[in-house]
Amino acid sequence: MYGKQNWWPARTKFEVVIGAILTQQTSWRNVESAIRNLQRKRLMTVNRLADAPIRTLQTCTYATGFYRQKAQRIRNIAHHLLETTDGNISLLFRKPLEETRAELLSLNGIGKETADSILLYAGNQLILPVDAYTLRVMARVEGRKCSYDSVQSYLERELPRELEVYKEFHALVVEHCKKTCLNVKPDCTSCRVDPCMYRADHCLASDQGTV
DNA sequence: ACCCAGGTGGCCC
DNA sequence: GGGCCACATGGG
Repeated sequence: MYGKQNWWPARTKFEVVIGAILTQQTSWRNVESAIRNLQRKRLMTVNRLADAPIRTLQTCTYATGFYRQKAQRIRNIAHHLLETTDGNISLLFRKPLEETRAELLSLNGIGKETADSILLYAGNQLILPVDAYTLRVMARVEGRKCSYDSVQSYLERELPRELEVYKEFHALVVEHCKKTCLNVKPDCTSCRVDPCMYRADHCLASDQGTV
């Protein structure tokens, strides 16, 4: 229905990291303006961002909301990358996936979804990010709330273990939910997708209750 | 005047 | 390990 999404929409790996922070609980439209602001000021590099005045970063990221937190966090992350990889982002992913994930999770402002998005889209690591949309859809399927870890392990077990599949799957869940709003309003009539597609009772039958 | 957006961290029990 | 809250602007 939606075609190839070609995620993540970013020019560089570093831009993936910054975008992942800025899009937290924030529409991508607003993130785009913030990214443009940073680019215009030539701050979209590890070195330049690490040196930038916090006030400048706040101005650039203002439209994304939580701008005080986010300005501080992207600056901290730039500092970390500067110290650990000398600004060469690719070096962030030289370690085993689990070690890199733990390193990312230790940074303020990077939780599971952000860490996994960075690993997949910037590091080309085979790991599937689970966002709020995915959790809601799976909760609809299951009839109860689902945890990040359980949904992730379920989907990674069922999906083909291919980078492109993971990248497109996550992108398509987001694209689909944005277009339909079905995940938010169960009885939404303006959506073009049959709500029944979320009620398939066979989807997780083989999952033995882990989701 | 609401509700929601490609979450996270801190606190509580 | 789960529930609640602050963080904050912009669009519908």
